[in-house]
Amino acid sequence: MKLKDDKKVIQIFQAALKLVAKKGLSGITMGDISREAGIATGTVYVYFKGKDELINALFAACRENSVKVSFKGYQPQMPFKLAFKHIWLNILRYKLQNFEECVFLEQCYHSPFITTETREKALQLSAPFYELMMRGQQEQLIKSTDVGLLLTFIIGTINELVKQTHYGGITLNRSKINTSFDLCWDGLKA
Amino acid sequence: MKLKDDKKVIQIFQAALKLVAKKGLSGITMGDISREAGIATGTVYVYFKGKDELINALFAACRENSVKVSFKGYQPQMPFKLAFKHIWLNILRYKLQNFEECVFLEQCYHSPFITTETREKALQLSAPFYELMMRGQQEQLIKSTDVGLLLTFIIGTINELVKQTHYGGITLNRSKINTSFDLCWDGLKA
Amino acid sequence: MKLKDDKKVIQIFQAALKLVAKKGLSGITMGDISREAGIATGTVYVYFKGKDELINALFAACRENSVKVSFKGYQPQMPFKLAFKHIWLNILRYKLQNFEECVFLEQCYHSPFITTETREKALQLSAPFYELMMRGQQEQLIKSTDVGLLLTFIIGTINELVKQTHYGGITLNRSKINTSFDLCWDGLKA
Amino acid sequence: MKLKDDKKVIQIFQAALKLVAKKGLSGITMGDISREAGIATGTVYVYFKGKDELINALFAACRENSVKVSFKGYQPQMPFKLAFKHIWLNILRYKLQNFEECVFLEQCYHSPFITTETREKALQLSAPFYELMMRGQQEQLIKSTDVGLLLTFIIGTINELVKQTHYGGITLNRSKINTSFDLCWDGLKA
DNA sequence: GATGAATGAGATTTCATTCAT
DNA sequence: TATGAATGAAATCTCATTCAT
Repeated sequence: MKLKDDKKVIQIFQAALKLVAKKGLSGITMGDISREAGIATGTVYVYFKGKDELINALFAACRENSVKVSFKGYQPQMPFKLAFKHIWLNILRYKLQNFEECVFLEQCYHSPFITTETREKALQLSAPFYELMMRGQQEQLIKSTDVGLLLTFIIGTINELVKQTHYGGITLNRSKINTSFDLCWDGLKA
Repeated sequence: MKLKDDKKVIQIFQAALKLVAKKGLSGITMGDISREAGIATGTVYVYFKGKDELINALFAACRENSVKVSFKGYQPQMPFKLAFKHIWLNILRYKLQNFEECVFLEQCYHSPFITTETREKALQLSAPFYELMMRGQQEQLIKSTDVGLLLTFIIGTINELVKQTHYGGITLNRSKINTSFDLCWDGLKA
Repeated sequence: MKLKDDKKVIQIFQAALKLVAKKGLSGITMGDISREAGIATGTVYVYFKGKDELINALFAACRENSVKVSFKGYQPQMPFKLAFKHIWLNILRYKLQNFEECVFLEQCYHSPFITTETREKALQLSAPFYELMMRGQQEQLIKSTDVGLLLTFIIGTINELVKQTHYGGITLNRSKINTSFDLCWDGLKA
Repeated sequence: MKLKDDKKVIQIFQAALKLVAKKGLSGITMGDISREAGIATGTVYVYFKGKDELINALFAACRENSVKVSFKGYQPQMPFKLAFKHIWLNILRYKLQNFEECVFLEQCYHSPFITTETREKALQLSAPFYELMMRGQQEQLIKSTDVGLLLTFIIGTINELVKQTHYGGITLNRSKINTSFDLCWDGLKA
């Protein structure tokens, strides 16, 4: 990926995200992406060696962004439940506001585009979440079971909530958000 | 006279599921499917008008199957928590054992293949789950909040658990299954 | 071509003619023909070795029929102009009433289906027309020029008339038919 | 930057015409056309959305060309018979020299390719011919009957003449051309 | 003989990528 | 670098023909 024009990379990424959310990973072509991005097909190849590289780069960027956003404003000295809710809301907000990224990440999971290398790098980014949960366990506020299980539980909850919200199954408001958090917290708490 | 062979449809479905799980919805071709199913490419078109129709039909079949299996062995006279756990385990077992179907359903959601008609039919199949939750609320065993929210919570939990299990993040055993159920139930209970 | 069921051959021929008139020679398939004929695809192959043979057989049948019909009621002792008009009307009537056959014959002319053998046999059937024109020349009623040229002139006239009639460019009636004949006769007469 | 090349369209058209004349409309494939045109199959799709569009565009182009050529050198102040013969010869020459176009136009008439829209546009191009005949009628040189009928007579004559010439039934020379014109004119004249 | 499902070669079309400008 | 026409391999789909019943 050359660095001639960062704006173009962003245009390409946004075009790809928009199209994947609309038509799925299986439904997009390089032509679609370039058209949506407002540039020529050939130009995409100036920035990415090919479709695979583009998808992998976008996957990595989304993954990174999602983690960064999740911990925004997190202060380790905050009481645990407050900190947890802060992050929980960060994640929820991120997923709602960047739904396209979430869809993309999910679609990528089973695609032949993502290399194992990309996949592993993504996994490593989960470390801060593990640490957070372990802190909660040390403070005996949440169940002392397998941390992976707990994280799975939390993420699954949020994911489905976001999905249902976007597909109109649920209309979120402040009250429902709090209820959802309570469902999650009541499940977790020791 | 040769008659249309129901077994062929099943062969085609299974081939498609296997390939989607392995290579993603974007990675399968009609050629792949027919080869995997052990029939000629043209034969697939005897049973389905085209790729779209095939995918939609498979989607509907999977969706139907998942609901049918979930309620297997459910007796309305069972005490609620028992009944709920029975179904919860049914769903978990189904998703673990038919992971390919789950991946397929998920991949389809954002694909250009699934028509709104198919999507709506799928939605209607959720009715029994809504009824179950409402029973739990009437018996004042679970939180009296939006049922859609509760279902979302439950399904999200299971989905992520299955996903993590399959990708090696988690190695499930009886104890972890029970823990996961407890996380879910503790969240739900009134 | 086996002789098990003459009715089937006729059904197949009529189906083919109807479809060629509607969709052109390039637009018909063996499947279309059998469906239109109300029989199974495989059955067509009981009567014809393949598509080529079917088309060639139909071509020959149409060609033969057209000649036979043209001379119906022709009495050599009739005065020439009367005889000529009789045949001219026969041809016109035939082409109007069997428009599908005409379209078919015309479409076949440039198709790769018709073998040179079939083509030559068709040519031989023109002999009676040549003889008729030569009689007119002997009686010094029509121009004594190349007979092929005269026939070409006559047939071309009728063909285009039929075509225009069928495509709505012209609405034929007795008066217009007579006018058309006059155009032709005035051109021919010595 | 490479720009769309008008020459390519012409190459494609010529390739298609050549092949239709040789193998009929039913015998040509996009592959054949691109090969004959000396370009890649995919390139044809840069210029035409599909086979249908290609055929329709070629049909329109031929139709337009035929009319334009017919009136080449026509001066309204020429005496009618001279003008008429001039145009008659133009048409004959055009059809002889562009036999491929004629075959193509004829084959298209009953094909499923030509849309009604294309067909109607073609019809409108006949207007100048109608005007010419009406002039002849006003000058009382030709029969005052339905103009459509007269045109049909003229075109039919030429068409069949060209066809027979190409299929070896007739070997044209200056004398035969004049004879043919006389056949036509004697038929028309008042 | 009649049927229509099955076949696979071949047709149409798409699309990632290259290349000339 | 930017462009978009050109490419051709591969995908989707069609269809003449065969074959099992």
